[in-house]
Amino acid sequence: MFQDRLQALLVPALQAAFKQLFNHELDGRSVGFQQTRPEFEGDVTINVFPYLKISGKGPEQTAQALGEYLVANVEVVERFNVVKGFLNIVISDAYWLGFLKEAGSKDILALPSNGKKVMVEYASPNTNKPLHLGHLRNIFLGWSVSRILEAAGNEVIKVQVINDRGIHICKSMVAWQKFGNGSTPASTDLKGDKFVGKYYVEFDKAYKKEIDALIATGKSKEEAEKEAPILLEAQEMLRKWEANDPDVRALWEKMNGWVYDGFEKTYARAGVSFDKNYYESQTYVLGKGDVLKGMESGVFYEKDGAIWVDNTKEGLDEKVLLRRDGTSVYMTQDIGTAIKRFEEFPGLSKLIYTVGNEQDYHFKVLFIILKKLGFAWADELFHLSYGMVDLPSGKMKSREGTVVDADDLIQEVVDTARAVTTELGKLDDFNDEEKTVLFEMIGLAALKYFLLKVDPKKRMLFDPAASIDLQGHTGPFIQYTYARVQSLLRKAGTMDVWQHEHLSGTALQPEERAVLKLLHQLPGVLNEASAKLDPSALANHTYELVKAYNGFYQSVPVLKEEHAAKREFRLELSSCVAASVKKAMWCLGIEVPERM
RNA sequence: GACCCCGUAGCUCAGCUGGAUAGAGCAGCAGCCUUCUAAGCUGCCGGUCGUUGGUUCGAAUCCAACCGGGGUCGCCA
Repeated sequence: MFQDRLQALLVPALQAAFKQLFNHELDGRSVGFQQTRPEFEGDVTINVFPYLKISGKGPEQTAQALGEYLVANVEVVERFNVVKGFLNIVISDAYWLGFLKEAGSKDILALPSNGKKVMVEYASPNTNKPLHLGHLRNIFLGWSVSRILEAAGNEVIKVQVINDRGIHICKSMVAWQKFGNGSTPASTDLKGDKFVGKYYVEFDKAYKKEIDALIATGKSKEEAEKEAPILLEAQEMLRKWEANDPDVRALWEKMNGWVYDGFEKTYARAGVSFDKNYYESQTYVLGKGDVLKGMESGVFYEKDGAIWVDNTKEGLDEKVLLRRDGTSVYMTQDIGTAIKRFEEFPGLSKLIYTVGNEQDYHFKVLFIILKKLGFAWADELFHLSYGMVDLPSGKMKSREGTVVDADDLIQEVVDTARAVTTELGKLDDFNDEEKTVLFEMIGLAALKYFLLKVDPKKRMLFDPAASIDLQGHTGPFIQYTYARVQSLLRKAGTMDVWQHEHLSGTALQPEERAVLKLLHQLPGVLNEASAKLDPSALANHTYELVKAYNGFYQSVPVLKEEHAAKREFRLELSSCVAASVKKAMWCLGIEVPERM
């Protein structure tokens, strides 16, 4: 990586300097470089305060001595200045030009393969309801993390677990049987997941009505909630499902089929996909045997007929793993599913669960249990925990109808992209199909970038107006810069091979240097994003890069530059920025247009 | 009640493995298109970094307490 390479030039030199100047063996890992603040001249800064005890001199003298040593002994160190305890180092133009020379010929965001296989789980919807804004944060996050890991050299397997079984879908099934009159998504022109979701709501309405009726006959609220006939019907449906009743299974297959059809459409529009789907109807039987084995080996214990795990030593609680009647809980199947995955994918080195932070405790417990069961890979499990998405009105609540539907939201941002883009009137030679593609691209960029630029761990506020904003710190702003460069490159026609030798003696402009520095840092940022599973780091840095490029574009001529070598250099710089931005956006699941 | 997360400009967020006068975007104000895409650029305005203590040469960053917001604590999923 370029950032590392520059440090690789400086660190040994610093160690040598400490040896010679202060007779001290410096630990290379302890050297901290920082960005030089823009108001001072320099590319990297070393804070010498930590070394004063070693040097036995004041901060200025220490910095001065180190600076002089570096200039004399390191080729890429051009000059330096000292401000208080800060040694600001100027790296030579030749270094930056050499960097561009190398970067220009390759994808600087393609890190070498590390031979690791990583599984990323995300989305994981229930089949009784359509996807909403919360799912979108999850889906975009999971997708982006997958892409980032891929760029960073891993082989990635993307999976989802579909919660296709349970009382929730039975409720939809009962309601459809009662009120559906044989209608289908096709006959009502509804998307399949919306159609099934509608009957889930219908169930709830009927259920509430029955509760009220029962209360009117003198039952308590609790009794009424338990005895409402429609609920009993749903519970009966679940029992029949578990008993493999052919009619119930057929209905279940049919309605879930509708839902998958709807989900597929949403995924396709959102631009995400999976390598493998797991279905809870198949995984919910897993784990029982593993728990029993753990029971035998003394990892778990029996109390009141149920099987428990004791995590009090780890600062957690006791937790049931098998009920007294021998049936599973949620944890049980998660244990089994994790084990199954490592069996199915023998080389798997990491498993990442993209799940909201309300399940922090659950995953803590899950990972401890797997560790106790003796699986070495338990250390490689990771809960990619993300914060909730709030609305300006507060939390999303399905009961209050404040849930933001995923399809509606996507449609809204695309519509806004259409309106704004049409207003700007740059699309004279686009045909209708090209326009449609562009509006999708811009709208989704706005939405995805809005959700991805925030640290995933943090709860975030979703402001609908800001999410479709196309100016400032947004996806479309980044797309715009890319399109701008493409326009430049088209106008430039075929580029001459860039000869940086011809540039010697012509100093880099500050704007050029700023862009080069940000570009230089980009691979390191990708690495960091990959290590922390945090797309926001990459999103924010790409914005910085693009902003710096726009500053360059505004004040430094490219095509109009008369000095041929400078023109070619600036075109190369532009081209390299565009390619890197495109790849960074790819890592976020955002496409960039050639024109907009 | 116990445990976990969060609290930075009017709003939304960066910065948090300690370091220079705390940065963006939006909103507001003022400029820049006969010139490579103005979805842009430049400038101004705006901050007791929740509060109080502590550690340190140095704290938005680390520690403690408190205040405020959220989450989790089921033989639910």
